[in-house]
Amino acid sequence: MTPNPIVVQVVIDKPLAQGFDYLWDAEKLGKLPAVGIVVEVSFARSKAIGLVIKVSDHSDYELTKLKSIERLAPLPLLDPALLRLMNFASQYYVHALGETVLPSIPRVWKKADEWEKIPKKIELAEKKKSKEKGLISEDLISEEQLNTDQKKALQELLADGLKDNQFRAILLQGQTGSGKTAVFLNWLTSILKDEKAQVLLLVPEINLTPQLERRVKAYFPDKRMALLHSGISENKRGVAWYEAMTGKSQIILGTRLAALSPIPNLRAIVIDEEHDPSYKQQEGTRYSARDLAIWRAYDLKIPILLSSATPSLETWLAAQSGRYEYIRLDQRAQGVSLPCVHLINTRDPQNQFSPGDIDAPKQKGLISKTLARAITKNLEAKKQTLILINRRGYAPVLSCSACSWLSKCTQCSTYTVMHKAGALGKRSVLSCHHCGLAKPIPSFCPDCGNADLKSLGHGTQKLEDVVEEMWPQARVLRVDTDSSRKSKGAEALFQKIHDGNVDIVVGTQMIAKGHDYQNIGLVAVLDADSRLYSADFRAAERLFAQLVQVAGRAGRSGSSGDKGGDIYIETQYPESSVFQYLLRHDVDGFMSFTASEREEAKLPPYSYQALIHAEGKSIEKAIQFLSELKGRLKSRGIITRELKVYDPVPKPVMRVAGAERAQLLIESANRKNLQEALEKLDQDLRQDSQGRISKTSRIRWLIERDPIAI
DNA sequence: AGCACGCCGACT
DNA sequence: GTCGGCGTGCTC
Repeated sequence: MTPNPIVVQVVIDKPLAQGFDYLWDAEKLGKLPAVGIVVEVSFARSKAIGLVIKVSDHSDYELTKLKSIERLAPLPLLDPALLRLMNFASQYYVHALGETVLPSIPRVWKKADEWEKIPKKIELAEKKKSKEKGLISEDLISEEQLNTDQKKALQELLADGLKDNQFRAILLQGQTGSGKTAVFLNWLTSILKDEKAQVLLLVPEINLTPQLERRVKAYFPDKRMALLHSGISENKRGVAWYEAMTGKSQIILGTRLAALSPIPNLRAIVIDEEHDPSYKQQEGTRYSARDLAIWRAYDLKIPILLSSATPSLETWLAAQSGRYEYIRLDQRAQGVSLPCVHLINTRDPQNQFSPGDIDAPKQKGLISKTLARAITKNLEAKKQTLILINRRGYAPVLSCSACSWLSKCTQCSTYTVMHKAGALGKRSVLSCHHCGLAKPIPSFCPDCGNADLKSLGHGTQKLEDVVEEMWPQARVLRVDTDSSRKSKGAEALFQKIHDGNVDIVVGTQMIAKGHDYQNIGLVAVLDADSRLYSADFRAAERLFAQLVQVAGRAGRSGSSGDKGGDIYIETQYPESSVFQYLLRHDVDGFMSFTASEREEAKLPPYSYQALIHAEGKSIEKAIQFLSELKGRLKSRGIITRELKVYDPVPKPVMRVAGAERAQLLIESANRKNLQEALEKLDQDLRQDSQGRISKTSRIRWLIERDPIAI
């Protein structure tokens, strides 16, 4: 009798829901099988890297047809806790397990041909790192003096912290400049007293905050730190990931991808700027690193600290209700005062240039007279000016130039946006991204009859030219994602601003992220309205967060006694609640207001959402695909009273290489209900690609859970 | 996802 | 007559 074979199930990085069985030749591989081993297998006609997720002695597949495992990666096991997280993520985000796990493994570990060379590589990296260590200047390692607020916060954190093995979620809320970082770094100090303990520190975009990295290094000079973010070379990332996995690094500092890294002795998690939308992955498995980190902390029974000046509504409500612990830091560090917020009503002729003004630019209407004169004054005071503009590419809301009319959906609490001719038919339409309702564009304002209707937020591209025309003597710098993403680009640009080699900075919101500027006297926000009124119901929340952050930057000051900076916001709607709460620096007021608005409209976090994206050669085909899908959900009884499926909406903005896209919104007051529906829908769609419906159009589809932009 | 197989249209 | 379009099926 032949002994029972060893069969392992392996998942690979393909959109296939199942795993595949392989034979395990213990003698050849020199090891017994275990769940969590990374392997190389032959799959179809090529090789693939996979992960063992099951070990058994039989297979549902014909034994003689099974192939054997080729090779084993020189890695320790992906630990059970990490696999629990991966399983959860795969289920929750309705993505194949293999497609969730394997992308989280650095590329170097997925080149089987190089597995043998890896020990040498690690050795080399080790040597380099120990050399670097000596370079850290000692003067950075200074004990930061905590103010009374900070001390109190730290005590609160530590008081309960003595209870081990307990899940705690804590919101640390405090204005920019209140010293949140010092508080959580001190907290981590106590956790890291245990030689083995590891901590995970997540930041939104690390390439923008190298100063945090330096600060962490200064705090923990004798701890090893693993940096995990996409700006790091593949080799270095591979080593950092390995050091996290083996427990060699105690501090894992990184962006959202670090939330999925193996950290066997994880004892605490910190999420800095927890509200930041960049925690949401927007491709592959579209996970929220913040949500997964919370799940991970819950699963591991460890504390997680969420830090922000303007928490996400979800987190804020959890803290208000007592589900999360709530720690406030309201005292600003010494010498820092709040900036003064000015709202410029652009509809008021007094604020605009008139023909007689000698300083009027050729192109009027982009920068108001009031703002222009404030900037001139600021330049004369030898202070720097920051002009914030929006990222382009949003479908704009239509507005009336004479009254306060905005194109609102008649059925929903959201705004309808312009879709140019061709997207939904021959005519341009106003479309609601929530319910899918499309209406013709009115030629007159429905409220006042004015014929001059404008789309919000157009024309900021020309801003740079206008700025140069108006202040020819000023040194103007443009900072945007493109100019800074190129690895070290961002740091160099920020350095330029720091050194005072620039008078006016024109850029997107990113320039406000995580940087302290010493000499910014004025911040201008030009197209706030287009960000306030948008198809996306979260637009106001995001704008508010950004403005508060910007306000924090402008208010910062090196020398004590210096007055805070000024913020000028140009708007047609100065009475809007976002601006009114901002004027009073009232974060909680805004949150509470937004919460009641959402509750009334039954929008998240009072309901749960998912988007089905469809991409095809033409928008019609994508829409048709989603309509058919909706029809089938209906006929199969998946749409219940609790579960709402809206109509498909075209997405005119992102046209990727000839492909056109549409989306379908699914909403439910019940989380479980939505989860079940999505799972059924996923199965259904997978069958489709094997020939049930829409045979005519090849459509790429994707399910997105908890979308952050609609 | 890739990739092969296979069945119908316009072309050196 | 073929080349190649993509609809369909399969990968342990």
